[in-house]
Amino acid sequence: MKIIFAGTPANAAATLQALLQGESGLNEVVAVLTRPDAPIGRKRIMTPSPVAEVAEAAGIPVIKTKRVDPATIEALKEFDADLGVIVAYGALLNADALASTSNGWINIHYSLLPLWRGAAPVQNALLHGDKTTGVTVFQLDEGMDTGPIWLSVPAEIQPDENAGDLLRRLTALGISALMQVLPEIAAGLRMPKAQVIGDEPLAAKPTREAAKINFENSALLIENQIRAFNPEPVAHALIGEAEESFRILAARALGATDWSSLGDGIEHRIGLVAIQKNRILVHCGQGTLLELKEVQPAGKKPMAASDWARGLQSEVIFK
RNA sequence: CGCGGGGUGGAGCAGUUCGGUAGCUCGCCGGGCUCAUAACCCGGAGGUCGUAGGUUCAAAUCCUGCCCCCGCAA
Repeated sequence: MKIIFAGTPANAAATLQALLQGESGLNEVVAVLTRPDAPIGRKRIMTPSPVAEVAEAAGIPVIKTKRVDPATIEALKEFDADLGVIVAYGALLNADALASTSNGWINIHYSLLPLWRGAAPVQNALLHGDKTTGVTVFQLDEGMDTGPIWLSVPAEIQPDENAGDLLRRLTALGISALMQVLPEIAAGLRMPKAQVIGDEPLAAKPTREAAKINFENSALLIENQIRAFNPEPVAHALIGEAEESFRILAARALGATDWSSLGDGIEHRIGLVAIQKNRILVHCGQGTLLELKEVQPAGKKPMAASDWARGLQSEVIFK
């Protein structure tokens, strides 16, 4: 089949790479659609998307646009492709765009649809403490991840996994699912199965505000937040008089303590950092403790929480 | 020229205001104590203080240029 691939970030690039390596004459990527080069970092250097890099290295025609407008759709039709494959492209395709290939477009989505339809399925699964997630390959329709399903593959979420770890695993899983589905579509012997959509919440992209840690919450909730938001946008607290951002990259929730049983000398103060042997603990809501594992003070590189604590001069309370 | 923080043995920090012997908490190596230990005690190695100049009797510290890392904002 002649395939048009659409995608933007690193996991999409990995999928494209796999598609290229697995071509074997059956499938051929004839064009790639990705978002335009964007300014990256403090220096605002214009950088092509990871997908664009892979496509250009492979000598495949690349269309860079953030809107799939009529002109783009015409360009896509020129390739006379059999199927479109889309992974985290960053824009919705309308009916005309979906009709730009003879078999339409399929999407790799990183959850078990209809759960967590939307932009950020991995973050939301972790944020809500899900134990299981997976990948779904489905046929795109005009809705937000509402199309009929070709294949769902479940995956257990590991207790210490963050969003970056999980996405990497799901990307690999998505690639194998895609490889399984492509021949089926080519053969045309099977139809995808319609989703039964209930009142599942959508997986909205987390805002920076959502990444701000409130230590009034229980440690478990905060741990989920930290895992969900690493590597983006990274959970953070405020520290010191300047209220500088203090990023927490990894942490583990400990069980609740009955503080009243410990006597008068020990108090539970929300946000207080307590150093106990080589464990760095923060007092959280409902009497819980959060053990910090990896942190990043403003202006510093990420470091082990124990290293950070070694250099502390005085008591620290997070706000 | 968007705002800001930083570069000091392997790690995290102090020392810079006001120039004068390289400090703290760890790690590492060796020895001791111990049934044992991430605990404790003794000893040791390891640093051109990012870099290039300048001022000075003397620079981690003062002046100038440059390099690199990071947070915020976008």
